Amino acid sequence: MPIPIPGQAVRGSKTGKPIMALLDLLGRTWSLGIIWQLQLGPATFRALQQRCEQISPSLLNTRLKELVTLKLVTKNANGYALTPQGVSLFTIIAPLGDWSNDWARQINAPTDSSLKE
Amino acid sequence: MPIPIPGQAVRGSKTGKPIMALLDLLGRTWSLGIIWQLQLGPATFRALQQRCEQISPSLLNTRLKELVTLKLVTKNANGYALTPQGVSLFTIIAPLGDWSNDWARQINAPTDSSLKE
DNA sequence: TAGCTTGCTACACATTTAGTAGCAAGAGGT
DNA sequence: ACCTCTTGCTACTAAATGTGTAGCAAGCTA
Repeated sequence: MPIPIPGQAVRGSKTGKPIMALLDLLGRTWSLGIIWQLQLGPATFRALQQRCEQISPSLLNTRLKELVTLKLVTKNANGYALTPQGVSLFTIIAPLGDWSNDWARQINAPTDSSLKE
Repeated sequence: MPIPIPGQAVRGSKTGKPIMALLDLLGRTWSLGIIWQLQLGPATFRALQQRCEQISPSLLNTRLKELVTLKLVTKNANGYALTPQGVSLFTIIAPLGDWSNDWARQINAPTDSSLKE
């Protein structure tokens, strides 16, 4: 699976537009989840695996390599952490936390008929 | 693959937290892309297929069903469109467009050594 | 040096996505 | 009514991805 480099063709898009590379990256299983979890603080490989509810080590390693190549995550002696760019990406998606709670409420909102009961 | 309903266990997470359902949903191929494209305006099935660079109809249909079930997209006589909730989600992720351009510049940034040449 | 923990790699199996073909239903023309 | 075109989708196969378990090398610690 080629890493989606902005400026090159990626899965589903030949235009090379950075946004398409980003959407490809974020559209991969656990990409967003790893960023979300790392934002809680740096973590070692195994610690990160646990935060991600036992994601398989093979996939975790694949995702981490992608994220490191794309400069969203770095690896140092203490484990993995978001880069400044990773943090700035997280800043954008952070509101999804609150948004998802509202969304959950609306999806499970009482219907007109159930309100009558 | 079951549709990730907030409040229930989803792929990779048993907690039922809405954010995990959302990350599961957005982590599926073309989910973000479809929302991104629909924001340009409503579209018929085939028009949407073209906007998404010939995404296969089977996958498009699968994704659309998920998005409709989760109330991010609606279907009417004129085709598919974002719901108010879909629009509000888009509002959050809209900055990714500009962000991805900056990111592309940094990834392809000249290195120290190439600067010397 | 025996016994942990950590950071992975290997591999077989399961699920998801891609790609192509094509059909049923409706619109428009003749 | 009949032909033709478009639209919205379903079916099916092949390829790509993800899951899950096992386990190994390296670095502590005792």
